[in-house]
Amino acid sequence: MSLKTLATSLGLSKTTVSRALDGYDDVAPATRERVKAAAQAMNYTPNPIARRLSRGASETVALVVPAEPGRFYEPVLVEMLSGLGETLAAHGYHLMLMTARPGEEEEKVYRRLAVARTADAAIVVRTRVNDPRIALLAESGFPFVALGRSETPHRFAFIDGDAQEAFRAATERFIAQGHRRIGLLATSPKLSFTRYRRAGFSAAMADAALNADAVAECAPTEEGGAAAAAILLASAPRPTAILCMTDRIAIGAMSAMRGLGLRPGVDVAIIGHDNIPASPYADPPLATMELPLADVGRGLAQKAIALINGASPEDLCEVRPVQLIWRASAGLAPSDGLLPIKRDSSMGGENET
Amino acid sequence: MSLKTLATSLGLSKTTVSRALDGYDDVAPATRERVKAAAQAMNYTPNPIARRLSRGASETVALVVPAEPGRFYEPVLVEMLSGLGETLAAHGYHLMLMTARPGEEEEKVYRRLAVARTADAAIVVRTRVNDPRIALLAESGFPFVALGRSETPHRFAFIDGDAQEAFRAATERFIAQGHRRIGLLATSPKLSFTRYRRAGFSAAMADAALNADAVAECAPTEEGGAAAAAILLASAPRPTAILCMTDRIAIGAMSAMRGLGLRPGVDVAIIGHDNIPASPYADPPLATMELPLADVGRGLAQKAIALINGASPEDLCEVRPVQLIWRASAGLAPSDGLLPIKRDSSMGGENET
DNA sequence: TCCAATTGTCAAACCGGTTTGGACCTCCCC
DNA sequence: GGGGAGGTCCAAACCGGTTTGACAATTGGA
Repeated sequence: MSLKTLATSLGLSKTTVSRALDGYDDVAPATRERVKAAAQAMNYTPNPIARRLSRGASETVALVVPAEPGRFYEPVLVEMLSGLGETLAAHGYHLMLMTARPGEEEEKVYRRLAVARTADAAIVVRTRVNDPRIALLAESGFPFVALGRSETPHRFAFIDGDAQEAFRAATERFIAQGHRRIGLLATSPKLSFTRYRRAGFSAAMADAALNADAVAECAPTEEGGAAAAAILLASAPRPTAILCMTDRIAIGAMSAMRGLGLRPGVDVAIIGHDNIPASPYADPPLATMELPLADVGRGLAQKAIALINGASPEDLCEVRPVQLIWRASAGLAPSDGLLPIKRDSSMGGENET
Repeated sequence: MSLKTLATSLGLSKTTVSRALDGYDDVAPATRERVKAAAQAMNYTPNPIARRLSRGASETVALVVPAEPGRFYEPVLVEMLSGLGETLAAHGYHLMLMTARPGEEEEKVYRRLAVARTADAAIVVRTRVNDPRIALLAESGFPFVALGRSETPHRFAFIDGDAQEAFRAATERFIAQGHRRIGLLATSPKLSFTRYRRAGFSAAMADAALNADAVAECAPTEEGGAAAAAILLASAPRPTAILCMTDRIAIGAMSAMRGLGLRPGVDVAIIGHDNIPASPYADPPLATMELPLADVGRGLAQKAIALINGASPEDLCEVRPVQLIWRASAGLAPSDGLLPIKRDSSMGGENET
């Protein structure tokens, strides 16, 4: 099953057999056929590791997932994974998964990647506003594509959803529905998507001369959403609408509302982001915003391959639109021909926290 | 940065440098220190691909995920992934992810894996009652661990949850609460866990001399659960309790109940399996069964490594307990000191579908 | 008829490590 | 002083491919 075995059994040299199988045109057609038939018969497959060594490429793309000890940080990534894996495989690349806790370990993992060239390129997810991983990879010249922008001062390839615009649009829609006191359940300000989503929210509020201070930070989980929502709903004046940075947060927040005797979508409007599978089946169905992540995965793979083939990162920056998906949890919009939820909850003085 | 460079710059041979770094004891302590210092200083890391070639091992474990074109089959697997990746990394193994649609492609992927030895071992998930992947790997002598049992006639290493027992216990509890007409929302009978879970349900029903024919098959998604639950709830006599093979199915089923004006946990008791993060935050909180998947991932990694090191598969079979998590969706249990839901819905003649 | 040009093949070098089997030196003991 | 035992170190082979450069055989043109 090694090249040499095959070659001697054919009475040819390794060179000729190798070239015959690789489709070089300096091999006689008859020989090529004979070789191919023999390879097929002997069930020969070139040893990928040997090929990688001589080619000097690992034919592998690495995905480093920031993980807390016990569990991956974001199940949402799974959908992206499928598009990514598929497209990479179609181009002959393997997908290697590495986990790293943010912190010292993370830096070690990335440094090893860049130095040892375990992979030909990397995918970086959950970009942070100031991201040491991006700085490290960019400075070492290692090809990588990020899911999400970052303010790190380097030019790099990325795909990001325009959640800023989506949050602005959702906020405007809430305002149009008559809401005046609107809250935001935000993820960590270190994550770069937090900044964009918040900016969209703040911009819309500012445009309407509304106070955008009903903001609570929370962990990106149902639990985090429930806890933070409880705080937000206890504040006065109580928000009548809440935007959540993820659907999981929103699902937790709705649970908290029920616990307080408030009906999501009736007493308090709420919208999330991600359109996770459970969202349409929540009670009430959760309004949300969607960036098709499987497509994004495919795009990341394509960009990674382009980089490996020498494309320059500047040409591989892409912001994709995020679609608003209005469902019952967000109340009924004026465009639906029904009365907007009108709840002008005493917004006279809106300077207090 | 290559071994040769490092060696010549030190005035030593490749051999000595290699052995010094690998901790062989035929290197003078002074030399070893000198070499280590130089390696550190020059930021030297052995090229992993070269090492793999000469060692004849790929230091990689493959996980082949059965995927539909657009998305991974089961987001639940993500939690398992974290434990798996972590433990593998701790032992110096990489985790390679491959996707394959069940069918021709799947066989090709597995065959390539076994022949080309792209990986040292494989993890097989979503085992089927009659699983060609297991047959293929077992026959080719490739080391692998399965998540879930299979009736394929080969001895192989696996970890499985004892969902059969959990489903039996849950069914018995429903019966103790007074339910007589109990339904089951089942996944594909090809999946091996389907068979065990159903067996547990059927056994408990048989023990109570109840008719276990209120069974509907559905896709393992919220959508599938909603559709199948609608059918089950339209049957007469209507089930007063439903077991679902996954939480996602249960969440879909609860949504269908609400659509019919039925209150989950009050009019119809319901329980799922998996304890996904959204379950405690469903309305009402979803009762479920749990197998700690991150732990299972760690276990799979350990078994895979054991196999690579020569352990025999027969010694690596493990069935882990599955814990019942009773929540409001399942109604209140007698042990809670409250009245069981008593709903002896005319179970006189229970021979009809 | 003779000299290119072309075609088909191969030996050898290379990728960057690990491992084998000595070589050389020193020390110790008889 | 001879011989065995260690302690250090290294040249060379090997892992299994790819690629380079050269060689022999054939073809084509002048």
